[in-house]
Amino acid sequence: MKWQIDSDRPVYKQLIEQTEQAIVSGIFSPGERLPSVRDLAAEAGVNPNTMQRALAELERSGILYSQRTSGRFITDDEEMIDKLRYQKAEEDARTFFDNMKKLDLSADEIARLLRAIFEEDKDEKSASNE
Amino acid sequence: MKWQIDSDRPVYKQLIEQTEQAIVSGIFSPGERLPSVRDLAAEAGVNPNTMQRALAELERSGILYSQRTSGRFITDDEEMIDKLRYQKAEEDARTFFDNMKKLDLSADEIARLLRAIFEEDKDEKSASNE
DNA sequence: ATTAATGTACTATCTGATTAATACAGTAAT
DNA sequence: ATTACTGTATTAATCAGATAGTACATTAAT
Repeated sequence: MKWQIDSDRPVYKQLIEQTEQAIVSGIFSPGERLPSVRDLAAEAGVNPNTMQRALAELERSGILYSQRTSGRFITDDEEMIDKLRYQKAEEDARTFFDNMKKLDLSADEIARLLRAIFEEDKDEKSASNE
Repeated sequence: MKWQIDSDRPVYKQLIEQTEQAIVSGIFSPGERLPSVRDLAAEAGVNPNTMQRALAELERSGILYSQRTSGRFITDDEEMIDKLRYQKAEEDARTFFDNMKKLDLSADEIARLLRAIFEEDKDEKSASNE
């Protein structure tokens, strides 16, 4: 998995978010074993302590669990994962909608904007496919 | 103007964002004089230095200018303000769209989600109006 | 039994952001 | 001239987050 860490926000929070995203988007499968803390930290280019902190929080939320010496695993509970996925989508949508309200964009303007971005994305895809 | 500062991200960046938002959404009008650094800082509940830092950055971008002793003002350039408004909307929309892609939501699912939130918002409005 | 890998814990240090407390320079109003 | 308000600058202290380095206990593999 590839990590995108910037210096705008606490690194451990970015690690939490991106790990959650990797889980809900299927980059990590239910029940799958994760690389070790040290390996993950090296992969992400952060200190092992920081990665440990992020993983510990993900455990508290139940999406991960660790077995003392054999490693750390994604939960088997697929329903929990799907719930998380929808919860994140809803959160993102609400944030987006709030932002648009603050910028005084009408529903029409929002729709037009999104459509433009959607088309643009389709074009990129078809361009890279040939 | 009301400020919403949390501890998730650098305060001065939140001040920049919220000031920009206040400008593009018309809470501050073109050419209008801002309260003094000290007053704004008190209003937002932050240290004057932090507010000063945020305002200084907004000046570098041209959206504000200060007159040494008479105060600080919003730019008169309405086109610049409108450009900023659209730029922020586009940025938000792109971020939202990227998030949705990462969560593997289809265009239909995105549309359904937004519609739901939009309806919910309409309901809140009409409820508070009577 | 030994080795290597795991998660976990601890302490010290460093850095950036924030706060705090002043101070200075310019100008408008009196 | 004096007063009161501007923006601006400086220095020190504080705090959270991140890093660095090391250590320990447990278990699977050899």
